Amino acid sequence: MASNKSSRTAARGALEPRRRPGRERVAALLEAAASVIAERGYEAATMAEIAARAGALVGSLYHFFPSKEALAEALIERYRGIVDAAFARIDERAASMPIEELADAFLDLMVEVQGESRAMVALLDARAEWSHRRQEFRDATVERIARTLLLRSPRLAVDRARAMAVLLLHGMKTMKALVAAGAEGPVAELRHMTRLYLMSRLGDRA
Amino acid sequence: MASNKSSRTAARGALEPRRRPGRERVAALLEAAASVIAERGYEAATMAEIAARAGALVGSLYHFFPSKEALAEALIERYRGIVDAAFARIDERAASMPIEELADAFLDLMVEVQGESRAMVALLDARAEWSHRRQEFRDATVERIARTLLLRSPRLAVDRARAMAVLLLHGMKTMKALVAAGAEGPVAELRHMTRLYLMSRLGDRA
Amino acid sequence: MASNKSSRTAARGALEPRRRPGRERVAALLEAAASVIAERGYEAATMAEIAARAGALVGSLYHFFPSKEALAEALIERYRGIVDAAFARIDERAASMPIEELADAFLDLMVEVQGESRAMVALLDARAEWSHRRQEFRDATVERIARTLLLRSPRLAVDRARAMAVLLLHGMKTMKALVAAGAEGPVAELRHMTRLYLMSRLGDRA
Amino acid sequence: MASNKSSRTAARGALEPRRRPGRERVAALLEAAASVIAERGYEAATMAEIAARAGALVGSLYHFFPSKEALAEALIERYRGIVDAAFARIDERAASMPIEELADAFLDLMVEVQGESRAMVALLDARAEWSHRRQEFRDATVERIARTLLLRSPRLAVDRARAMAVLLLHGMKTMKALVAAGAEGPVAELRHMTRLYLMSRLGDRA
DNA sequence: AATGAATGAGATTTCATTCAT
DNA sequence: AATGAATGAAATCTCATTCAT
Repeated sequence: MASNKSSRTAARGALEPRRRPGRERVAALLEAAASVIAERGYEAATMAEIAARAGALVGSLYHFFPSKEALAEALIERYRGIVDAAFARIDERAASMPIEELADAFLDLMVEVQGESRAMVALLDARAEWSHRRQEFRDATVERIARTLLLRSPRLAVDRARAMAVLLLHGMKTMKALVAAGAEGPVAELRHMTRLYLMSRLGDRA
Repeated sequence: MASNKSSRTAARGALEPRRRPGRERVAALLEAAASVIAERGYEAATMAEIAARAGALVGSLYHFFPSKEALAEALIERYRGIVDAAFARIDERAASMPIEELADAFLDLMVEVQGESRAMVALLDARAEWSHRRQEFRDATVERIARTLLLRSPRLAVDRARAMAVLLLHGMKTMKALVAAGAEGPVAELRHMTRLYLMSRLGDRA
Repeated sequence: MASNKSSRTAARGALEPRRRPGRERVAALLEAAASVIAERGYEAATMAEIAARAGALVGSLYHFFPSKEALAEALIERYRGIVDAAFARIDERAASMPIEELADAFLDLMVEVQGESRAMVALLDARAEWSHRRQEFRDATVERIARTLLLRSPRLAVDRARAMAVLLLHGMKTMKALVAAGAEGPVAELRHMTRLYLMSRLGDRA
Repeated sequence: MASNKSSRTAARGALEPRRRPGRERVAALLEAAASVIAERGYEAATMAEIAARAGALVGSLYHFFPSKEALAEALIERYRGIVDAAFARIDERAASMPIEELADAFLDLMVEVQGESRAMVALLDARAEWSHRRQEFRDATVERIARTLLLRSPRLAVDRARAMAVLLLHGMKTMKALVAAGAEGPVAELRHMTRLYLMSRLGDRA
């Protein structure tokens, strides 16, 4: 009986495994999901391939993640943690850092979380209308960037900080794409542009 | 991702009809394709929906475009023309224009071609591994932007111009997305950043 | 790309075939659907088996009926016609018929439409919460029965006629089940009970 | 309908736990099974949901009931007891009761066992080809009804009593459905019809 | 006794493409 | 040129049951 549209299970989120083998399995599944989604994009990634890459069967994948959406959300949750940690590291030095370094710190963030970030961008780019959660993640990330900006320049208007954050997030995604494509020239230009921009907005004389 | 059978015919490009009724049909089909792809993205757009929106049937669609990819190529061809024309208009005034205006001219280009540009971005964003032609289109667009830059600042190194063009193309796509989302604050920031950047690179003291 | 939950096509009803081969195919598919659903019930009937029994492939089945629900609705539409016709035949003679015959006419109606009726009962019995249309069909059938009752006994209160119709519909389904099970004794009892009941409610001395 | 592997264990019936905690667990599981089956029907009820509703896990469920069918049988066993007791209560007064009251007693039986009866009907309705045991239950219930009829009217032919019992069982299920739907008019009609019928068959002049 | 992860066949649905008419 | 039916592989998701711990 595979018809149940109004499924009972599909509504809940990811299952939290109680035993060790389960936790390992879940880790492997998330790893596999990240890599397949990074390679193919969210839409084109198939549950079968994800399961196979984790050495599991679809049934197992669905045991822990009741839908493809739930899997994406679990990944996003993980990214949220990673991103928060990365910004926390920037925050520690944000007040004392030269603006040029701050610009680089933003751009390099995506490169640092290397293995993860391609899937993260893929998820970030997936159409907003398909998932509330993805939109939330984008919003939360923007808010997180704005927080760092305000930490560095408390006099900044909050709206301005948010607008800048939106732009910087785009810049970070661009960075990711350029690095992935091995485009060194454009990467250097992006660094230059971002520095100019931040200096103009955060610089002491601005 | 359906069966992808033998595909003998799929190699040839789009058919160019000689007679009027045919040309009108083709125009309607392209229009429909642009609108469906804009709404759903290239992958998610289905040939059936495209045909339906043009008041035609799949058979008709395949009569003129032997494959989905061929249809995309025809659209791209059309965009190539549109983009060329738009840059030609910029070129006319590029030499005499203040740099700030040039920056705006770039960013507004995507907004001007409004109806077309969403599908255009969808096509532009397609992953390289999925389509040679789409990659070509991106490259050609980059080249076109670089040409305009060189026209304005003949002393610019060609490599530098290309790197800048890549970045500007990203900026134009960002602009499109921000305008579509109605994000006025970020749009203003993007204009500011792009001006700073172009002034730094094309300014007389650069 | 099989994911599209919010499908575009699944919303519409059954497709009306334009060409003869299509019409024949659709007839065969409906025939097959009726027979499989009759055998297994709606839930347990699979689209694959229905298609196979019509000598078609699932794809073909979905070409004409965009979902299992749509297929069920098409069958119901057909039954609506059959039931209406059967009641129309009863109506012609209802005024002049002895009440005993009227009772038999009701009960035999399900037996007459033999080939169809098992699937019809299966559909009628499918849980109401699963389909608005199935509920509608049941309501319409009740209304149809009530109409015949009122034709025979115009002095009957409408509410009473409806309540009786609900009961008679249950009786007709019981009849179908008993005939299918070959239970002759109970069939005779059902006829007796239904006659008593109708005589009591419609009889001139009632 | 899943894999149905080798099923070595599925042949044995339900395990009867000797210790208290086990008995409580079993009671909770049966309770849960009844409620889920009542809500969704036998086919659509899943072992996982039944277990979850009892605060248990599938493993636990399978510990006591080696298969879904065994679970159904255990429920049926319980219903057999309930039904027997209910008829025993009727039997006590059957000889002296007016026929009208007897008719009501039959019909109200399903309403009295309220909480249980929905799952019971679901189990009673299962198709013969799907389950031997469920068929047996129906037969036993028919036999039980016939016994009560014979108690009341010893002169009744046994075959006639059985045929009547089949019909009365249908009537009881109809009653259940009508009460659940809150259809008061039809309930009154059903009472009327059943009284007429029993008076005709059991009445002193019959 | 209890747990909960694993299994895998099978269900519904989608869609690019072909082809006879 | 146009039509629209046919194809069938592939995707997502379900679930009864098993079994190591």
